[in-house]
Amino acid sequence: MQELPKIYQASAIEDAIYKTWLDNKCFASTPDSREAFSIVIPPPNVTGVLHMGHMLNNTIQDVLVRRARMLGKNAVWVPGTDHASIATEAKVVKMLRDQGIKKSEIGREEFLKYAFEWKDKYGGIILDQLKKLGASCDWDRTRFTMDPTYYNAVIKTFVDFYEKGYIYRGLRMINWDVEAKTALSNEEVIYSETGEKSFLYHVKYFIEGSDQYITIATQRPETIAGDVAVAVNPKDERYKHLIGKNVIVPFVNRAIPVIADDYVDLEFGTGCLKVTPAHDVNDYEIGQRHNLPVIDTINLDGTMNEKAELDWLIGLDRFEARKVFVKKLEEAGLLIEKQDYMARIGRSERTNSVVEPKLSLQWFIRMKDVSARALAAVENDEVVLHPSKFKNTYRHWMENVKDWCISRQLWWGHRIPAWYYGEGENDFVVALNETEALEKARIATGNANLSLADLKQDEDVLDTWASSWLWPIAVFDGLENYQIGDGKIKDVPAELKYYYPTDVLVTAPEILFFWVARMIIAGYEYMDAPPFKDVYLTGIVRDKQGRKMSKSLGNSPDPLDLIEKYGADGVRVGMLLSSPAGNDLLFDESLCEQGRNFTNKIWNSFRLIKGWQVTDVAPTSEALAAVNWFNQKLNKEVANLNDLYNQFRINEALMASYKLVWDDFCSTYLEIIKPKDGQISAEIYNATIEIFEKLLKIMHPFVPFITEELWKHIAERGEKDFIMFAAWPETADVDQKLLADFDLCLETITSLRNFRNEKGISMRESMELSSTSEFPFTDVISKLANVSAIKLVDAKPESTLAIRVGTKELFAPIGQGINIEAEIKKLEEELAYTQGFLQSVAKKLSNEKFVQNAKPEVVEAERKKQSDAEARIKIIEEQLKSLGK
RNA sequence: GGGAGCAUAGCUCAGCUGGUUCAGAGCACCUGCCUUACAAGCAGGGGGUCACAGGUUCGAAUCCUGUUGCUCCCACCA
Repeated sequence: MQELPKIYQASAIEDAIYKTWLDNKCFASTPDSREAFSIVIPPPNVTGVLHMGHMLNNTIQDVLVRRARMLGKNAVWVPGTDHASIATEAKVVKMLRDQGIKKSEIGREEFLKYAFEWKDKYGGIILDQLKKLGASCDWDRTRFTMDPTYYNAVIKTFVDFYEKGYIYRGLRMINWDVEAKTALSNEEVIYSETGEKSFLYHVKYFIEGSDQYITIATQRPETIAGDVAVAVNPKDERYKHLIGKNVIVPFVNRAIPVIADDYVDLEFGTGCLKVTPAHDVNDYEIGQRHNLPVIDTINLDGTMNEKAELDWLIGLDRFEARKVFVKKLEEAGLLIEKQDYMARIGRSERTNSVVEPKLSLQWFIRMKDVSARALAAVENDEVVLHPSKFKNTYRHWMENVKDWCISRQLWWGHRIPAWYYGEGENDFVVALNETEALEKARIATGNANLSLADLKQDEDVLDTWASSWLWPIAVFDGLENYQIGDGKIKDVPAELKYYYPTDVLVTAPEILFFWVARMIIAGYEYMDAPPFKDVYLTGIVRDKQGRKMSKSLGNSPDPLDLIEKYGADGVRVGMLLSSPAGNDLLFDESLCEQGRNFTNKIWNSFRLIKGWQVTDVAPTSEALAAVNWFNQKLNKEVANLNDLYNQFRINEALMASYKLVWDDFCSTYLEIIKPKDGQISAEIYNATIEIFEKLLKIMHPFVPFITEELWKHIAERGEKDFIMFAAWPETADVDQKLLADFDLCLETITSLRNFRNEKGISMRESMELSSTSEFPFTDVISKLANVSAIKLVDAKPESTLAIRVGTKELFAPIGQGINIEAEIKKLEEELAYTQGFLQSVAKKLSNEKFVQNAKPEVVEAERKKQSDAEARIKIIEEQLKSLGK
């Protein structure tokens, strides 16, 4: 066994172990009679690359799945990827552009061909990276949100929702990205913290048939041609007399009314608001209230169109148009003031171009109609969020939920199954496929001769989340046999029945609404049950300075480099060491180092044990005591761990396991039983192996590789005997008395070591002590504190120094180098402190109200404090006396 | 502007319905050790008016109010 390296070499072992697991199909799961445990992975973007957030998230999932397996459950972890429409399309567009190919020139079909090629090329990378981490996913189940079956499921639910009346097509003010020429959800619009530098232009609008004017303030003079009214606050005395009159739009010379609306802020600008319904959300709403027309003067690409009427404006980009318009206003003497102004300008998350509010026909889901049960589910803990503080956030969002715009002007995604047969707004049918669409269209038009050529499918695709919200159902082929119009899934597949609801979802809080809430909605809609019982919300992985990790900052380490350097086990421990649920993790590479050191510690404890020779020597009494003690300790800690896991306190479970292995097992247990000559009794050896195996099991979810490796080496095992399927240690009653006695024993050892440290007595030098009290486990004390004997005496012998342990004391002979004066000073200080303490306790006990109101056990505890303090004072006083004081 | 949350050791955080597991853990730090498992180690130790000010109570890190400072979410005044 001497050939075992002193340092654990993770990289030499991990790949081989993972391969063995794969070769033996260890992660595969099919329904059987056991209790199911299922997790579906939050599907990463198909062309994404593993980042630290994934590392944290997937480590946690793997820990949970591995422990479930050891608990004897039939555990499955379903992996997969998300097509991530916007992100992926953006990448493909860029790739094509780099090759000099324009998306618009090659057309939809050609573009999708390129996109799928791209996906095939890069799609597997992130999943392969997860394997390096040790992720125990059932890879045969890998799903992709645009797999044919998944695609069909998405289309089916769209049609179903439409038929149920939850989906409508409506004219809405949306966020328009003029560069990508796509609608953006609110979430994809970024507002800068401080706002952006802009101007507020004060412009004269003449009152019709008068040389009087009013002054409006606007940031966007280029939209003036789209004005349909000027609004003032009805309470505004300055303008009351103008309400109902008309003003003239500059240059366009159109007369528009002055209207009163509460929306207008008296304090802001001039108190007069130009109303341009086509180009501002609030203006649009005012327009709705006052039945105003809509004049849309901006094209999809951000240039001015002919509705702007003015020749010198049409065709210009909106920002160019603004400059020109301002110049014209100046020349005409209509510009009164150009005021500096910090505006909150929305920019596209993808292209960073300024978002253009735009009226557009889009598809929406009526969220209020479908979300009631999803709101209640979290409220009444049918779905439990960890940590629970997210319940408030969730409630707030769900109570104020807005209709969800689900159409995106992209090609990469699930194409909206609507076919238009005419130019009218309502000339369309929604159907599962072309054939069905044609049938429906024939009925709708009453024209039996209608052909496919007369139909035109909607060009848009669905928002990514409108597919991933089906993830926990669709990955089990839940919607394969779904019939439209039933409201629920018919013939629920056996797999789905078995694995659904999944047990826990592990994801980031930032997608609580995008994804989690919507999955709950879909779960109730189709399965009549939530998609998961618990939601573990991780934090965001930040760098040491608290900055979010990002490519542009370059502050994100490459996870694979970390794994190479510290081993997957080390990185896993590092990720979990300091990340309670919901808290951001300030990542520091030294955490991985700590993790690696831990694996090395485990490795070396194995080396130590394996280095012993089992002979027929008799077990030592201290070793027997240690075995007893550690087994009790294990009982207690396993129960504690189970409790922590049940509460999803994963990092605390890790820390508890870490301390159990490092402090209790290595520093205490092994040091007690460690034979000086390497010869150990079979009884102790076997007990130690048994304990070591239990510890390996406890550690396995956190450090799967090293534990699997040592499992093979600590005892004779069959080829297929994997720790990943070994039974999680059982709990048993705990002998509290034994643990308390042992704690006193350990405390005594610490006191003695401390005494040696202070007095400069080497550990090599054996000490002979005496005491008036009995100590538990004196053999253990002897071994770890190098004490030759503790003689029982009636009183403190002459020329000894007392070492206090709780209310007991040990007497050590006064040797050389002991400073009597210093000892006396120390004792006096302690005496003063203890007397003060006693006083405060006595005061409490003499307070009648305390004795009356406090719980009996609390009063009892105070009495014990009092008597202990009194005893201690007596001891200190005696010690002082013995030192001639 | 609306809502939620946080503030405990140098750092990251525990501390559940007020009282012996109440001031804790890990890391960092300091001291002494290369003691034949591990220096990626061993032994020991010092660090906190629990943000501030009031209040409730016999008793407050814990409950209430206010102040200050941070964070997040939502909505976006032209």
